[in-house]
Amino acid sequence: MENTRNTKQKQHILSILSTAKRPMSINEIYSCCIETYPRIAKSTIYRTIDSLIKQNLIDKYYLSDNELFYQIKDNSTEHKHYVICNSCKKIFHLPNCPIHSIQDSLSEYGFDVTDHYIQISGICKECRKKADT
Amino acid sequence: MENTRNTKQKQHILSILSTAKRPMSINEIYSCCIETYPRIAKSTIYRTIDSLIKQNLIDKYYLSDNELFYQIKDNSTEHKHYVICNSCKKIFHLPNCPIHSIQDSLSEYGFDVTDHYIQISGICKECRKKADT
DNA sequence: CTGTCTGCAAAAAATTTGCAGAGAT
DNA sequence: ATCTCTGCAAATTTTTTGCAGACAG
Repeated sequence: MENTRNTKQKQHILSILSTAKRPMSINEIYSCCIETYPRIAKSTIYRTIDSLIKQNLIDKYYLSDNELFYQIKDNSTEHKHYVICNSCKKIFHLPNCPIHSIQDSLSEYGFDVTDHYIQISGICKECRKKADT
Repeated sequence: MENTRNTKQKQHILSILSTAKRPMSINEIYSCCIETYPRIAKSTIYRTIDSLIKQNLIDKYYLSDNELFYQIKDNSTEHKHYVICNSCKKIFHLPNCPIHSIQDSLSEYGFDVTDHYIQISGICKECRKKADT
């Protein structure tokens, strides 16, 4: 296993993601980065994101607008599922993982669940209020 | 609203998807198509898939290997969820949609669920047997 | 006929790779 | 000093677009 180094760029990407605490796309991360590191290359973003995923520090998700999004994986977000508001793009976390009951019934059929991904989207209270006025 | 025509290519793509009854990637669809229409262009696949989505005849999904997959939307698969075996890629349908209970509790908080997507993957019974030997 | 769809080629966009130098340990 | 990471440029891959002819209605 090769060693990994703690560069300013990697730290910065991590800090962007942990400040955001919501999934971000490659382009969003890139745009944030060039404010601090104007010479950063997009390939650096790709490579850093890859290595952070391999280190299990971030998660990759697909969101409704068909782009890949990356989210920090810290204790508070670990194995949480969220719903996303299509209007304001805010993220709301689900109190518990609804897969576990399914997992149990599937294992009765001999199917071992190793991975799952849930994406729920809709309109949040605030946005609905705004839409009504 | 523009009219849409029923070309051999479009029919063929639809028939491939309905025969498969499992999600297929652009490349898989393309490979199938060139067997019957050796001169079909990949851009035709992209454009046809787009128009089929607009016509609400197929659905777009993300599966575990990070490719977009497309699945026919017929009565038997409409609003069904499935689990996919990472090994043989077979699809198993879930008997019921686990979102409804979540949806109810979310609506108590004023969140309107408009869309959801569940992806569960793992290893099926058969593949596990094979792996054991 | 009329206008959409197709194949082809070219363009544009997204992602990956090679490399020499910078920087982390 | 060593070896990973970076920025840049180029290569590769994926997706979109323009166009002239084919074909469905």
